[in-house]
Amino acid sequence: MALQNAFEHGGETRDKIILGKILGTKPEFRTKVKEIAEDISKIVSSVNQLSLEEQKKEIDENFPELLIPKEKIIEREGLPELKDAIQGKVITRFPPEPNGYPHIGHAKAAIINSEYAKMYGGKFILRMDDTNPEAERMEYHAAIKVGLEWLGIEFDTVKSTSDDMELFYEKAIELINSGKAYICTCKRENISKNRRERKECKCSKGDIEKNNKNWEKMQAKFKPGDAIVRFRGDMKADNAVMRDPVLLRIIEGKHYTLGEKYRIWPSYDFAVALEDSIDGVTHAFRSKEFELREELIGAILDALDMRKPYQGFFSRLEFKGMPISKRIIRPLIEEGKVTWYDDPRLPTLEALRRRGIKPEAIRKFIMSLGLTKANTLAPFDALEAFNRKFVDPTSIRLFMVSNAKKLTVRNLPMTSVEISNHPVNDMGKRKIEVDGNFFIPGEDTQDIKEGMQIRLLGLGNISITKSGIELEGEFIEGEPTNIPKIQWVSQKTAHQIKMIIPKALFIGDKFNENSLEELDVYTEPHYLQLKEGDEIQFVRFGYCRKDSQNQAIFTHK
RNA sequence: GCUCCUAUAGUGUAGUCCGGUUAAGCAUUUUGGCUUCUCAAGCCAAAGACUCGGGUUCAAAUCCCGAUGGGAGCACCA
Repeated sequence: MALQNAFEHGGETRDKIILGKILGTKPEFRTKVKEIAEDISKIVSSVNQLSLEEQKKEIDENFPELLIPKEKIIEREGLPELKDAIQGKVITRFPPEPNGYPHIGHAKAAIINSEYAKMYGGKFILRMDDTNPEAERMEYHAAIKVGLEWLGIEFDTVKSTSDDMELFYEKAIELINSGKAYICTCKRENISKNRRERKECKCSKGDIEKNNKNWEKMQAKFKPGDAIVRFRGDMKADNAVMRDPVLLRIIEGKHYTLGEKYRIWPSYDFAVALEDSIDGVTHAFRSKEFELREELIGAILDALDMRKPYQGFFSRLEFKGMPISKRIIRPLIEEGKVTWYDDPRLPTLEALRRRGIKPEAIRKFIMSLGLTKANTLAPFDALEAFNRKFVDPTSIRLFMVSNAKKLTVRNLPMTSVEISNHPVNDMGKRKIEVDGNFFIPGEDTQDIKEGMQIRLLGLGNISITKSGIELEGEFIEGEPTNIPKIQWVSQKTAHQIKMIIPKALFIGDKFNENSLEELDVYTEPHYLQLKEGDEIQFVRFGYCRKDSQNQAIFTHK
């Protein structure tokens, strides 16, 4: 073993390492560390005296099996194994609130939960967490469903938390009657002051009968803010969430599906606890900011003697320079700094789609982040790298010219040319008509001098007879050699489009005024025949998504 | 302020629970080379990390204590 290690590390080994290796493989020696340490020391020093060649010879003669290359450690695919997970019995869920457009953060929660259900052949529930009538809207509900569908996430059940309103009431009464919840009629400021000071309020001391009476009053008489149902937690707890949190409160807004049917609504903690329990959720993964609620949810379920799911947590996901929160995005829209929630600079699913990001890439990307609780502020190019792998094999290659300069070629022997749509995959060819009048990229013309030869890609060699703002040249028979290769567009059929290049919205915490670059460029007429939404690679420029007949959005390099 | 979470290459992570079998694996990035009628993709190679300080141990990325950096919660939002 010493020999092998020495050989692998340039003819020198160390006794510490060898000792570790031996103890690692043969735990029975662990009691006799001192003795074998001495032996190892001797062996190691004798091995180290040998030259690399001598070591190799020794191995060849006596231990040839050591030369077999070590097999690579098999990398775990996908998410880490779950504790207490039984194949076929795992139920997970994704509970978004229909109060905004879905973004990459939603994608993470949905993907992690659904992947686990898939991994264990279990079930996956989509549950609209709609217990705040003031915030929910059908528009968002629909957008979330569209977003998930686009991501390719399938669910076995779709429901809304508000489907179970009667249950919340039933359980609330149960908690009131068992003295585990009470009705608090204190002012909001006092409640939060008492929380901070870890003091109980007088309502906490009221008897069950009074609580029941107040519960009745909550149905109609009390106004919003007059009374809440509080869980009897522990006002002295370090975890502030446990300091008698709200279970139900009065909200009179019109709910987007139930209208004005109910006026008492459960809080998040109460709703999630009960829902996960009755839905049979075995493993519930949420982002880290909910970590403190784990204890509360457990306590509520214990108080009701209901089954508890395993709760797991993962870090929030954000891209550098791309705000995720409505609080930041909304003003940008109002000020006209971004157009809408589908603006390609945003991390919403709709924006990502428009930008040309593929759902498979998002899935792979999120899986690659794992279940870490360390905050992830990923640079966008991490996603791009995944996307490129999906997009490259299927993107048609087209020529595109920006900062166009004219090139006139004499003696062109052909009137059209066929160019293949992809360098390696068979995606057919397209025919381009040529008449000697071309646009070529402005950047390329700077290096072109009179008398030199260039190659127009897929067309032929040109001898330049005049350089400058407008170039002229002459066609020359010949194979492509080591001369500058340049893409081109035929002037006669050139199609002008607007190229939108999204960049980081924020640099540091300052809005980037140059976050959207627009370029007027020429491309081939074939562009017009592509479908909206097709991914294209403009040669040497990068991957772009066709947004419309007249506009393309730059996806990434 | 109090409470909680977190810390591995430029970046994102695996490994940490159960200390040794890995002088820290993968991806991305960067750089070189091969290939190519794209500066794309593909292939090959190289570069590069355990936040710091103590402690426990024959042995610490891994366990313990402390410090520091980052994040979250302290709502009748979810």
